[in-house]
Amino acid sequence: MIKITLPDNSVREFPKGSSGLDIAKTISNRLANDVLSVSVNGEVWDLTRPIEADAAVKLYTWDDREGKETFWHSSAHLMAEAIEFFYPGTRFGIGPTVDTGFYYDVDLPSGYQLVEKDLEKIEKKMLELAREKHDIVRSQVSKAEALKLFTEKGDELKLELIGELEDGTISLYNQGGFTDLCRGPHLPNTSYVKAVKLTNIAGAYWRGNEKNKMLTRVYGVTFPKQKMLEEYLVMIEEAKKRDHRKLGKEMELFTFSEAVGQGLPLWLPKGAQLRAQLEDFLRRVQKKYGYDQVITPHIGDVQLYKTSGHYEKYGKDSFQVIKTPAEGEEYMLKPMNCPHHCEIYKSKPRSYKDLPVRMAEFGTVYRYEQSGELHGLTRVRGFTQDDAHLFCRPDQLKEEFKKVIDIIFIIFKALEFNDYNAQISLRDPDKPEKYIGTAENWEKAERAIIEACQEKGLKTVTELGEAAFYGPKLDFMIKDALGRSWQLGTIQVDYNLPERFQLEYIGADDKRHRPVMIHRAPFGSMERFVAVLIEHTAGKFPLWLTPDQVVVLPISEKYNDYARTVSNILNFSDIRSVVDDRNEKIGRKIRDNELKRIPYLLIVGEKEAESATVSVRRQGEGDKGAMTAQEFAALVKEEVKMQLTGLYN
RNA sequence: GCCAGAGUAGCUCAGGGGUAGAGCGCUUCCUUGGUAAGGAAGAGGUCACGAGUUCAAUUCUCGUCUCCGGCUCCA
Repeated sequence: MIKITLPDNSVREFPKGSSGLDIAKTISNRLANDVLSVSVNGEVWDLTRPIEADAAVKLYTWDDREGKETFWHSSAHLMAEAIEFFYPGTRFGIGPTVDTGFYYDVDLPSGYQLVEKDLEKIEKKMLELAREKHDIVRSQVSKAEALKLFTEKGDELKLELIGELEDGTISLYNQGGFTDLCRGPHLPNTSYVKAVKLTNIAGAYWRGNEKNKMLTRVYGVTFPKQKMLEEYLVMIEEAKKRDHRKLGKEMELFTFSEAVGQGLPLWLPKGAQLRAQLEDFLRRVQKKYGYDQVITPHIGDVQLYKTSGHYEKYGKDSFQVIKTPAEGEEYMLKPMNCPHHCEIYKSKPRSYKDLPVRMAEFGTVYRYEQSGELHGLTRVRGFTQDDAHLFCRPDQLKEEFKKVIDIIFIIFKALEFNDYNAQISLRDPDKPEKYIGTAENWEKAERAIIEACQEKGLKTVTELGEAAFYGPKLDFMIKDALGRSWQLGTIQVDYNLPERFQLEYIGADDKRHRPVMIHRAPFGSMERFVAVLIEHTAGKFPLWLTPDQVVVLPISEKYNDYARTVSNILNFSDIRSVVDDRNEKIGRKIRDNELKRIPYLLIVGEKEAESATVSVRRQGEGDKGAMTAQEFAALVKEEVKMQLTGLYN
């Protein structure tokens, strides 16, 4: 007998060689039906794999990430089997799970190509294979055996993978006629898969390297119940409705023009209003935190970027240098604001008493992003950073860093971004050539970030090799409507630029010292932030932020003048209002303006004109009764005040 | 930049070798209304751009541009 410890710390005895499934059966039939995989001493195993010694065991179902992963991983194999059925000789790369589903990278026999309409037949075949209820069987093999098997299959991709594995750690999984190299774990058999949707086909470089062959990546998702697939598809449709590119057009916030150029957004009046509102908000927050606004030009002498190191790193992939009529004179569109801010720092001698110096600028920068990478407002070639650079003494670094985290918290709170990830990006220790600066400075900078996050109690994940080339950073990532992650706020510690620009301050000891620099952009960029904000709110911006706060709807054209009077009163009190004076019935005006997501609708007709009032209707809520324009203005101002209370006042 | 798909009216889309259609929007007229779509008439298109095939191309072929889904990249 072996002792099995369950998550509630209860210990039960089972015969040696019992499996996770055996354990589940003793708990309940329901659990035995639902369980998908099992963790044995922290390692996720197949449900049917015998447990030979005492162990801590946890059973995973669809509700656990581990359970879903097992399910989707087996689904990837099922898809591979179906693809092999239609295209014998296909070579298989890797087939991992992703956030929603799985993919498999495949290399079809020459002459074959997968197109969208092939997916349907593969889906059908997958369901057919699933219904046949093939057991999924694990076997442990030697490296030589594995190499032999895949040499016979002619699958060079798998051979390359096996070549890198250690002998004795190699396992295969077989189901029906299909065998794949795989660490597992997997479902007991294929019949668990009840619903299949192959979502799209894309190209992907073998092993993520653009020098390698392009494989065909097939994405899919599967479910244990047909109903779950239906719900998932509805969810995707709903998400598409929130897409900022769609809503941006619909709400007339921004547009693009081929004549202007790729990735160069044009902000329409309402979008510009929204942006101005966001900038104003951030300016106030930053003022409270002791920042000074500066303004710098959109271009700079090439030498400036040679000093900063950006020219060497990105020069050939940037918008190219701007020549002037003068011989040898060269400028660049600025790809970032830091070099300009360093020059402002240098414009006069600084004392230790002056530090920290906090310089903020809504700085527009231009980066020649790869054409295939451009995406709505989230990835563009000309954008405005809510940038600031803090120059501080080494002893002030951590405190300053923590204050920047506070600012980001304020912003996320104001806009109700509760679901974000914080990521610490460090250098890749194996690739020192990718970075500038001394190991010692990197060490100091990385430690400062890690400690500041700990002291703020911020839950973070750490990624090696994701740092900027001049320093480590802390990024805040938010997901868009379709679950794609975008980096918003970023904070970076930099010991390198101060050195390159020879920045100094005079210390209490009357000697010259080098300040430390913090780069930070809580929004990331105005463009990306607005994009994520649109998807987050589905276009229903909070009252304080939304471009049109109020629309006045005259009942008939006879009351247009009164409506304009009301609107003027509101605009005079700093409330953004418009009048819908179209020759339409009131029902129509209400409908159209509700759909435009304007928070307050004021209906004015004979009654209101006579009593000098407005009938208030709140978007999505309906009639709120009558009051004077002044009373309504006070109500709006109070609501705005409530929304912003404690954020910067 | 790479792989795959797409581009028809301001928007959403249908059509298809004989130079185009719907709904919404827009303009004008009728209507002057009370809390989610009143009625009528009208304007608006080099069918992304450039070549080729053809008696004839918006339709077929090739190229270019842009957009979409991924990959790579992201100071």
